[in-house]
Amino acid sequence: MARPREFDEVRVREALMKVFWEKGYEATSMQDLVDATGLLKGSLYGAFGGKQALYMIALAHYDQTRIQAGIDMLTGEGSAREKITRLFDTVIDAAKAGVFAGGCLLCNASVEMAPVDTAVENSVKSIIRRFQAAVRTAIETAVKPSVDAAALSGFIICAYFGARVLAKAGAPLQMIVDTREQCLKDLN
Amino acid sequence: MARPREFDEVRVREALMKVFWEKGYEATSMQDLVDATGLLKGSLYGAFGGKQALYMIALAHYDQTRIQAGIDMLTGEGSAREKITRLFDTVIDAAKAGVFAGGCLLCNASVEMAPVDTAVENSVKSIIRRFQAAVRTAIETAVKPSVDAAALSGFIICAYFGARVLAKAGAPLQMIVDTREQCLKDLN
DNA sequence: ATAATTATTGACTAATCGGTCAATAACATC
DNA sequence: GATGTTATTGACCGATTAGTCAATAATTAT
Repeated sequence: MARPREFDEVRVREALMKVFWEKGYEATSMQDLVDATGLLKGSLYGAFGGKQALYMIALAHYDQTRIQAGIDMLTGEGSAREKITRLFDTVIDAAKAGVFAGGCLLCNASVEMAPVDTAVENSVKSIIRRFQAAVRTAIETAVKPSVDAAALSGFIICAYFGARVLAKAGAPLQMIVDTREQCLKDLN
Repeated sequence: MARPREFDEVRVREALMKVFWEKGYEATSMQDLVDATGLLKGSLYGAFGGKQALYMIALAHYDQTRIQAGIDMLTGEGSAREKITRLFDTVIDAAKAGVFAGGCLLCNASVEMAPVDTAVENSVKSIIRRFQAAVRTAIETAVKPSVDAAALSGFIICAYFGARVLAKAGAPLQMIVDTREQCLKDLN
């Protein structure tokens, strides 16, 4: 009993995400989001809310697609070594391709928004928790019972975040390769 | 044979640095810098240049003070284990104090500015190189000859950056403690 | 068909953005 | 003390910012 929306909501969420992913929150203007989504400003406000709300939607979409894909990989088939290798190779491959400068939106949000926006902070912390749990699941059957899988998973997440930052800074990829290899050693 | 500057240049650099450190580049306005330095806009432009130039000055000042202090610690007295412990405890202590939300300006610059500003990228890469070299110097006498100190230092830098991001996100400090302990184990 | 409801549209706002500039002030040199 | 040079000042600029809103359009329920 009302006028239906004319846009594909998933497509809009994807477009919002890509802009915030690549440019960050502050460097993104509403006009950027208008251009990327094809919706007019009034529609964006009417359907989703203001800039902060759009950012939250973008972050949630990143979680549901990219992060979840990583978690699925970690909890799916394969050995722990294969999974950790893939985790870091994702970073290396993205850096090698080099076209998209976004890095990891979760990492970007951690640095830019989490310290100044409690909603983002809570979301980021929750995603990190799930991410770490997936790493733990991936490794805990592979490591000796004497090693603390929870601690090791926290360490691997930390190394992963560091790799994302180094890659974004344009640091030598060898550093990320070295990090990957060290993490693999630490699985023994 | 001209009017002398009325401000203490070091104090101004310190003030500029603190604003960019805490807020990032985009979220900082020229007015913020005017308020923090006590100089008027025209003076800032006249003495240093525009916003981007001010950011470069802030980054250089961070390098000359905070980063250099870390490098001095790493290349000074003490065992490798003590130095690596201190490196991560700096992050943990800053997070525990919790008043200043800046994290690490080098890390922030890597995420926000390096991908979109080649001057920042070059500066960041250069600082990372020096930082890694200091870590290498700190560890290479401590590790067995069979381990690659260069690779291990790259890995430790990576873990350090990750720790900075996790701390800024408000993630459990236990993750950083776990990372510290794992790095110490890897020294053996 | 009419009414009710919601989506789309684009003009509009006040505030802020980074940056400029002419006037004035303070110094060193002569 | 006059001159040359640079620093300081604050008003000013056009552009852009996030956000609003009344008018119009498109749909469903009656």
